[in-house]
Order: sequence, then structure tokens, then C-alpha cells
Amino acid sequence: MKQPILIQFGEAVRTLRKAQGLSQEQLSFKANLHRTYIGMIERAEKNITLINMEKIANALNVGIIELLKKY
Amino acid sequence: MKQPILIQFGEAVRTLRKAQGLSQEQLSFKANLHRTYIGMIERAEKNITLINMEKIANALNVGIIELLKKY
DNA sequence: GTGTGACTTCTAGTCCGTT
DNA sequence: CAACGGACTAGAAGTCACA
Repeated sequence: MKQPILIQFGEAVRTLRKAQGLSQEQLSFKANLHRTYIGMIERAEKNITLINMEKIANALNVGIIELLKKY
Repeated sequence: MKQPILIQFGEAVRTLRKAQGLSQEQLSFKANLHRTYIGMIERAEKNITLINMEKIANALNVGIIELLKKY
């Protein structure tokens, strides 16, 4: 489970999260997802669903598109 | 399971599919997914994962972003 | 050609902890 | 604070028969 698109998404999340000075824990709280799950997404270990992509994007105050830009 | 973003995605798939004169059957073949599954996505009955979004986008010769444009 | 319900298998996603 | 592990539950993936 390390498909390029998942890596792209995970890296975008990590980059934006750090740029906003948030910990995985804080982001997981804002997104209503579990702490460990955010880590798995950033490491491209899980094939995320559309609704959770949206939750994370919202928590980061960006559109989903921002998280897939480079791809 | 009828969240707006899923509806947006499903409608975009249906619109693009029809614009290219494809049946659900033909698209499912190109995307390597089951016929009925494509229908469920178009009807927003499934919370699709990122990898399957990519498969469908590829089969339609567009980027994933095109399928989330309006959103 | 498409929609629907029912179904099984597999993985997304949670929760506990330890490094 | 983040990575990683095992065990678990919810829900997506994937298929089918029939309308």
C-alpha cells in the first residue's frame, strides 16, 4: 500500500500540517479522526476514503484539490 | 451515505462518462472495476477510496481534480 | 443498460499500549 | 511528538441474481 497518489496525499497533509504548527494529535482532533490514523495517512499506509479526505482538508482549511495538486 | 462530496463526485463521473459515449459497463471495464460498482459510485452510495478514484479518473482520461472541480 | 438488495471478503479506521 | 504493534469493529470492495 504505497501507491504514488497516496504518497502525494500524505506528504501534502504533513507539509500543510507542519506549516500550520500542528501536531498529528491536534490535527486528528480537528478532523475528528484518530491520532494514529493521521500518521498512517501521512506515511501512505492506508487507502483513504473521500469523506475522510474532506475532513482532513477542512481541518487544514484547504480544499481537497490542494492535497492533490502535484499529482 | 449521500454526502455532498460523494454526490459531486458521482455526478462528475456520470457526466464525463456520458460525454464520452460510454456505458457503465464499458467504463467499468476500462477502470478494472465491477459494473455495478460504477453505478453505486455515480449514485453516491459508496464512500470511494482514493485509489479507486484514480482508476476511474484514468479510465475517463482526466485528473482526479476534474472530478472534484465544482466542489 | 442500469438499479437494487443481499451477501462475503478484505481493509479502513479505532483503541490500547510501547519504543 | 511520532512510529509502530496487536487486536478489534465498522464499513468499503467486490460479486451476483433479478427486476
